[in-house]
Amino acid sequence: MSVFINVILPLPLANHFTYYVPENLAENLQVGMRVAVPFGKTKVYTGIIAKIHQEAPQLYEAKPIEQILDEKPLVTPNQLKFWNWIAKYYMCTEGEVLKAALPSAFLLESETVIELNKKTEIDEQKLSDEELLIYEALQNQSLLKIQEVMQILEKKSVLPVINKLVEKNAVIVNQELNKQYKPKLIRYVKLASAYKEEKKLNTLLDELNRAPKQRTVILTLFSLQAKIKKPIDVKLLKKESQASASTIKTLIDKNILEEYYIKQDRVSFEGGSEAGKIIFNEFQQQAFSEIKTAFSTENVCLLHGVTSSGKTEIYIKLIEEVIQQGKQVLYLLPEIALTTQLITRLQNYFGDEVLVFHSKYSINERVEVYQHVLEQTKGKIVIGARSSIFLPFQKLGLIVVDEAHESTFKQYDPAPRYHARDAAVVLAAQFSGKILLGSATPSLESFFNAKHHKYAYVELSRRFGNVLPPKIELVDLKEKYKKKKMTGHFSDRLLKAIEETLAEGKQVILFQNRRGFSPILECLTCGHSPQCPNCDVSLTYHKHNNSLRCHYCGYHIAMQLQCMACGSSEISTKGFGTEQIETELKALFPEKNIGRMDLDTTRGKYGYEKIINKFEQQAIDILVGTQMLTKGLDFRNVDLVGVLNADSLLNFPDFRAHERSFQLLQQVAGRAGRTKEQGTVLIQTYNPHHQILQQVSSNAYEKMFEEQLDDRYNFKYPPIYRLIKLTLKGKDYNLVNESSAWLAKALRQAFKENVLGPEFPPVARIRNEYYKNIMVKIPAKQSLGKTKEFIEKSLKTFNSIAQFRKIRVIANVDPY
DNA sequence: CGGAGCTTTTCG
DNA sequence: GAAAAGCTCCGC
Repeated sequence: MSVFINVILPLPLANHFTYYVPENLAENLQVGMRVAVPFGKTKVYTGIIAKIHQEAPQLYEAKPIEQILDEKPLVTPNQLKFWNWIAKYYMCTEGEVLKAALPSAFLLESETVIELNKKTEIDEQKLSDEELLIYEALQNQSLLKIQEVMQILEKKSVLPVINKLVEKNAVIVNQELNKQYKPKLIRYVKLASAYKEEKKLNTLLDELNRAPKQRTVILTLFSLQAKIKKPIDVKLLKKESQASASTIKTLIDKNILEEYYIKQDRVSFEGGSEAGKIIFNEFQQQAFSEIKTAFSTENVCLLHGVTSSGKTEIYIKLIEEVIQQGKQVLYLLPEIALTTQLITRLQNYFGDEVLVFHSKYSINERVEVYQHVLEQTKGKIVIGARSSIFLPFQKLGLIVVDEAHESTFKQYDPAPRYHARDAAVVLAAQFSGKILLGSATPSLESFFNAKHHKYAYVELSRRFGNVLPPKIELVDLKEKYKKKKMTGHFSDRLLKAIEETLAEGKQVILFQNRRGFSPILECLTCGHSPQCPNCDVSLTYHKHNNSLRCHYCGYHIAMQLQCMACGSSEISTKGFGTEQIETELKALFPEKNIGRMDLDTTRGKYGYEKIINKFEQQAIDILVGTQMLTKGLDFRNVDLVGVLNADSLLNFPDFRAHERSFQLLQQVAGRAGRTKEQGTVLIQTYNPHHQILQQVSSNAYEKMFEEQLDDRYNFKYPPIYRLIKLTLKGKDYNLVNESSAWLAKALRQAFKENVLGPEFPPVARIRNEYYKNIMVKIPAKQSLGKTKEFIEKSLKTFNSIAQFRKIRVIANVDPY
């Protein structure tokens, strides 16, 4: 009987694809294995088997698969179920989920490349100009991708040119499989077995008397073996014997040493597990038992604990209990909160059981984490960023979502546009596991769910060691400017506080929610500021390379000294960022060390850690940074936190702006005075009477919640209503307008006044494409499934209109 | 009439 | 999403 399989391909296609499995391959076939399948005339993709059956398709003849890539399933049935939920809920395809869920090294795909045909001599005279260009490029570079050929020729249709080159026997076309996983191999050496006998060994050493360097290597190898009694790797031998690589190579070539390779784990953790005992204070103890009681009847629990109340200890205790039952634990954190501080703490407690998974890991490291989780060989505890919800858990007992209010848990682009916190709730339910959402400032959604008894709720309101909450003071910028009490962006109040804090030997953190230096350039004569030619934004000034850049498309030009519109040389900068604050500080406190932490200074795998370590060791007195310094960092010696301008946060055009400002400012404030003394927080603002700032300074979370919820109720926003945002984009301005108007009208027939827009977003053009948004608001009693069905139906009709097909529509469920 | 450049369709 | 097929336009 013939065997067929339905395959999920890593493409934005709604269907599964059916393939025929030749008899010799059909034997050990299981759902969840990877297969290499031909797709289209030339391409080969890696897909996942979703179903095995015997029904030959009626309408076409199934192609045979090329290869089975696994001996055991790489994807568990639970994962397939989870992918299906994500695809349905977030309105994307399972293929898109697959692409996000598997480390890319698992998804080999063929790419057409061309290379020189070395067998024939080519008369360059016979090549056309374009052909010659490619031919010459291949002299320097052995392989060219189609994309690269396009760049060289500066045009799109390159296939005819390539075909001509093939005809003339100048090049050959190949399918290259890229991104293959390679285990990390370490080179080891041992003495060849021929010299095991002592007699032979002595002869050897005598022989080597005339080659003293080689002799030293052999002797060092012996002493190392005696000392560590483990295989000796070449790197160590080289270092200890101070020999050159060629000396060792000679010994290997002479068959005196034998080399061999051992696969090394990239994700192993060095260092002992010094399980320091955790001692709870009475409040932690109480919260802990409340959580346990809650978990006996409920699956989701919200832990509302103020900063430095000791939430982490509670997590660790819970994790410990779960892994003792032999179950796995997932500890989810926003990317920027995944700090070494926290990881080392967990590793010191749980040792080798902790695995880390985040975006700065290489594709090979991710493969190893994936395999460990799948085979449960190691790592009962995974600590990771949002994409770690896709790991192949077998027995997931608990998920901890720390900083659960963070909006970065929502993936924005590309699809699947999932929210890791919400998806984690579903994931935990699949395993009948428990999930704990921890936050100092819960999102309105989570707190609302807790109030309505959808989630259990536990509060932890006392700071650890009874540290007093910081004193928060608002500084009125309007008044300070009027009275000429400002030096640059600093009020006299803030400057005095900085001086005092530094004089006491304490450290200062300054928060400015914008990176770069004086973002926008503005002409004082005509008011013109340089714009990006491809996007509707002003270019921002970057001091380090003296250039003007577009954040959206990467376009950049040199800094202008004269206005591009009127030629005036009176140009000033508008707005200010971390870089400018840093410069001002250096002038104000020349003898102090000033550090800066933002996207620009934390590039690279360890960029972030370097700055933090320096600050911890007090090599930095004042640290200026963006919101990345608000997350989960524990600095003991910080006494003062300054916010340079709170208004840019509050004035953000988004219905969550107020909630987010409150959360951010509370988090920033939490960095001050984490030990015995009471810290100070100074917030500079033009609106000291703004209700959110008042609530921040009086720590009034509940009041903020009630007020914001009122607003959300009045204006029909989450958590009262649900949202689906549809974004249309296209190169033709009029067509974007026309098509979005059509779609909005179609949706209004079903949802009436609950359709907003179409509206241009704040940046209406990016990379020469126009954008327009339509928002669908869904009342609590309206079925989410039915709503999505109707939207899908409308989109289908939309796509059947020929002229609209050039427009791409992106659906974003629960947008942030 | 044929090639170039763009749009539409298909992929199992 | 990528490549092939289909379609239109333009120059000869």
